[in-house]
Formats: sequence, structure tokens, C-alpha cells
Amino acid sequence: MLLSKSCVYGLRASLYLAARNQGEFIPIRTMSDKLEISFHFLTKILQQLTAEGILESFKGPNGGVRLTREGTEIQLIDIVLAIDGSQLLTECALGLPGCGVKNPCPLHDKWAETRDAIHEMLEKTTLTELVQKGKAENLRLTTDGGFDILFDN
Amino acid sequence: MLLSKSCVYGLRASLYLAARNQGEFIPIRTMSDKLEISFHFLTKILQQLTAEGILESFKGPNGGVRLTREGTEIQLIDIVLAIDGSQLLTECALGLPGCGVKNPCPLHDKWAETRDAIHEMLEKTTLTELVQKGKAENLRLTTDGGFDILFDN
DNA sequence: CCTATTTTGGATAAAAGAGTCTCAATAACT
DNA sequence: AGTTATTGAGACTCTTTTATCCAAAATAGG
Repeated sequence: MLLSKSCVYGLRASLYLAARNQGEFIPIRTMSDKLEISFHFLTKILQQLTAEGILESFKGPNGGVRLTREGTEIQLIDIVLAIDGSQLLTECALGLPGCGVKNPCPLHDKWAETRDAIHEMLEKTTLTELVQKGKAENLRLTTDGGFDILFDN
Repeated sequence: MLLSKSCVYGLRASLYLAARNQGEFIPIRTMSDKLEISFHFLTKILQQLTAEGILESFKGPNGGVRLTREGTEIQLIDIVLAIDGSQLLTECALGLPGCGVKNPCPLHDKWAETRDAIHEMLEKTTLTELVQKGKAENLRLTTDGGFDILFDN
């Protein structure tokens, strides 16, 4: 798997937040219901994003979480790095420690190229971009929930 | 992680075999020593590759394993599919089941592109290609073992 | 001040991946 | 035939990831 499950959940939740970004705090319970993710598990993941400064939270009634920046200012890579770390973008395809231009494995060059493609994709894609696309074409954010049904209430 | 540890070990072992491909059977113990991989664990992995027809094995003294085809005829993708399956090349980046052209997630298009790049890299790279490169430049197949020191005995 | 709502943080449990161990089966050599 | 070298197969353990649960802290509203 490219991204851990935690990371995927973090991305989906971030897209959710970006999609209804009115500066309001959204309860995690609402998100976990809508996105069909275990509440407790999602809570843990969002705590990481909060710790990394991607989200901010507010306790108590009317509390919840929200993005600290505009969705246009948040790239997928920010969330991936916050949850999965930089392994994916630095690791050797053959698992050799310290593989790099200086002391490469035979696959290094080819893998570095591919890895850069992944990096670039994650770095150039913003939450807002995906939200706009998702809303325009009513794409899915859950097994059977399109953007339209996720935010009505 | 892109590839599982099993898969990485399988790739390293396959490269080892391709590098000394004289049609001889190589004992797994030799490979596990040279490649610094747990013997029992490597055994399991190579059993998978044998079951998938990528290797053939021979029991008893002078036994071991060898590639069933020439290294020029074995692509990295063959080994990845045999060990990790096709998940990497089919799965949705947001983990949604059945994500595809028909019922996509907002990230589908971009991810499909990147995924194809990975696929292509794995599909176009043969064992022999990497072995030649590895031998020519004495690259690493283990933490500190170059191609030159791995095959002398 | 009290209660309800919500995040925080830690403990625990279940599932998957990684790694180890043992014994059986096969084959070569003496 | 017996001994040794090797793969095959299954059980088992350890670690990491995924998931669940519970009590504590914060906050709004009555």
C-alpha cells in the first residue's frame, strides 16, 4: 500500500473539512459518521494533524476541528508527511539504508524518477482543487457517498 | 512503504540469482548469508516465487533454487505481483472500493497517472538490466555488499 | 453551579506483517 | 542402509498497524 490507512482517512477528513470550510468547527463525530470511519480512530488521526498545525481544534459544545489554512494553501503532501512521514519519498526501493546518489542500489535511478513523480503529484495537488472537482462531478468520498450527500445538514 | 519487506527481499534474491545465472541451483542458505536476510524468512518468500513459477527448486545436497527463465525475460513486476499481489496497481489512493473510471474518487485521475508510471517502471525493468548496471558500477545489493563481493566463492 | 458536548490522552485489544523454529520429505554420497 | 544437505510446510512468536474503550479536561448554556 502506498499510503497507510491512517493517512487515507486523514486525507478524506481533510477533504471533507475543505469542502465545507466556512471557518466553523466541525465535530469529529459528524465526520466519522459521514465518512464511515471509526470515530475513535479518526479522532486519533486528527489529533496528529492538529499537532502538526494542519488543523485546529476547539473543545466543548459547538466544538470540533477546522483547517488552519485555506484549502488552496494545503497540499496533499502536507497531510501525507504529517501522518506517514517522509519514508515514501526518501526510502530505497530495495530497502537499503542510505541509498542515494552517492551509494546507490541498482534500482535507485529508476525508482528516484518514479518517486519524484509521486512527490510532484502530492505536492501540486491542493485540497481545494480536489474539492472543486469532487463537487462539480459529484465524486465519491466514501464507499457510496458523493460530495452532495455528505454535507447536507 | 511501496513494497512489502517480503517483496523487497524477493527482488534482492532474484537479482542475486540473475547475477550468477549459470543454470546451477543456489542454496537458499548461501543467499541468506550473502544478502543478510533471515534464512527461514527468505525460504518462505522463495517458496512463493517457486509456487508462482518464477523459480524452480531442487532438494537435497547440491540443491537450491534457480530462475526458470532468463533474467532478460523476468520483469520486476513479475516478482512484485507474485509476492505483493496487484493491490498497488489497482487500489484507490483514498481506499475506496471499486474506484475506477466509472465511479471515481476526486483523486482518481491523478493517482491513476502516477500509478501507471510505477507500473511502467516495474514492467519495463528486467533483472538482467539491473544486474548489468550493478556489475558495471559495482552497486549495492545489501547494506554494504557490492555486486563484486557477493558472488565470489 | 450543573449538565451536556466535545477534544485529549492513555490503556487495551484485534489483525496483519515480519521473523523464528521444528519436523518431514527428498536426494546425494559413502 | 545410513548420514548429510537441502527444500517444504506448518506452528508459533514478536512487532506494527488498526481499532476500541474509558476517564479527564475544557467549554457552552441553562
